[in-house]
Amino acid sequence: MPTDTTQKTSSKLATLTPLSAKTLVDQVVDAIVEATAKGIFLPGDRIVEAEVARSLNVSRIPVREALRLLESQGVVVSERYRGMRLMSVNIDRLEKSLKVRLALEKLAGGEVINRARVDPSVLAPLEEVLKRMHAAADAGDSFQVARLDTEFHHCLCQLSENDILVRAWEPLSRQLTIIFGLSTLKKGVKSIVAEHDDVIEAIRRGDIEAFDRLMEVHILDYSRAVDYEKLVEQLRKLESRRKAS
Amino acid sequence: MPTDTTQKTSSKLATLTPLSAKTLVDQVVDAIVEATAKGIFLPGDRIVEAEVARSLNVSRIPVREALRLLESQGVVVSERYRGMRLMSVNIDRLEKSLKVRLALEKLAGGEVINRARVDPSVLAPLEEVLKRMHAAADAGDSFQVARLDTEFHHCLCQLSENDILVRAWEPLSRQLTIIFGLSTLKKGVKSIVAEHDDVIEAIRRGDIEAFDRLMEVHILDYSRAVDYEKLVEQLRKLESRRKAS
DNA sequence: AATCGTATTATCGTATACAATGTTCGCATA
DNA sequence: TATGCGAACATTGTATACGATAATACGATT
Repeated sequence: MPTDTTQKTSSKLATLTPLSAKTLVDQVVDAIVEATAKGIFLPGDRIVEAEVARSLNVSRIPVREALRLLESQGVVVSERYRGMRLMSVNIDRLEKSLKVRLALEKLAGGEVINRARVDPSVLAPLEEVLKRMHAAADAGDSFQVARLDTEFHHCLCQLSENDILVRAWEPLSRQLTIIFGLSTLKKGVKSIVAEHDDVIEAIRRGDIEAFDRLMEVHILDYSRAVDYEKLVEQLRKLESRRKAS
Repeated sequence: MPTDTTQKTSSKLATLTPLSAKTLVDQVVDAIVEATAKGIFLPGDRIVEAEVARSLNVSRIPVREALRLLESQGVVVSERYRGMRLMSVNIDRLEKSLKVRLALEKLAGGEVINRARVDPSVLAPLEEVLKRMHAAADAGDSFQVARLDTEFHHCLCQLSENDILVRAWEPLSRQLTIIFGLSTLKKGVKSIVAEHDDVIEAIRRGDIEAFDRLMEVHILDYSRAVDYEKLVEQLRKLESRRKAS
């Protein structure tokens, strides 16, 4: 086998990327999520298996499995013989998601604080993300800031070293990505970055109370920070544009 | 539309079962979960699509989708071209699950307490479950007590009226079902039932602090209540018995 | 005898095809 | 004109079939 030779040469194996070999299903999942983030699919839209399959040049099977996976994560809802549709967005649902997310991240934060007390260097990944966030904010790249915002919280969960927590968190994150995909925030990027600074500072100090308090503001305020009217307006605009075609 | 007429007549619609019309996939999911609970599949076992399909008299497609759903819930893990295997059990994983579950149920409890303050009758479903639990304990049916235990906590989550919370909770419950499927608890059924009495009492009083404290003991103690050695022994016994056949 | 290469087999990944069901539109009728 | 019925269509649900990959067993070579 030719692969043998390549494997023999790999003395610094640890640094190599884990050789994705992603299955089609995963790719389809990513494609759908990306499409939702870009507003190609809008909340409440029907998602037709055959259409997706055609546009991705795959058969319906991987698409079906991808959709079923997303269904189990609450991203799409299915009704027998009536197809899947992207979850609908409303402020009520948003707040519920944020509450659950807050509960999980509080748990994660507690664990991370405990770990950081023993060895502060475990916070390095968080600080790295934050550094990039500052850079993005300085460059005025608000899209990138939003991406790094998500990554910051994801990182926090991962640092808790509780993979089950991470697994529970990820679907919520995906849902929020969809909700926030098109939304513009009232809050400026600077205040968002500053909030993260405060959060990591609380972790460094090992101040659980302050951490919880900050997170409550930081997360739950999202629902108030969203410019909801602008979002709805934007949705309508996209919808009418599509009707024209 | 014919549905109009049915909807008109439905004054007591709420009591009707939601007309399942379950898809094959759901049935397969249930079958697999049940099999795991009964110990037909043991943690770490491989689950071969074709085998399951044959024994359920369906094609592989529904089985695949069912397995993928379970994968997204952490019940099985898949490796490309190497099939799925039931998640492995260890005390570490158990404690992680319980921590996450505790965080979610604390959140749920807070919401329920708030609702109960306004209208105590919302607790009726919980009390109903508890009543049945008492009956089962009196009858010495420990299996039924375990089932109702799960139902109690599920009910608590549902009463929070946060469906996203419920959706995050359910996979954890499934995992624990598998872990506890064969395990015998050191704790007697009576003390388990008594703990639930205490919990609901705290909710009635609206005492969030007491609720949190009780739940911490009630949930996290599980990992200590499990007779782990006995569990391992039982697993070995089942394994050797299977080898014989 | 041990190790490597190769063929076989078991199993998964995907595609195509058909069956079952819901939706929609047109038509007849009151 | 409004309502009820039915057929054509669209879409999902499931089955069968084939290709791709990894695990395994066996023989060749050192």
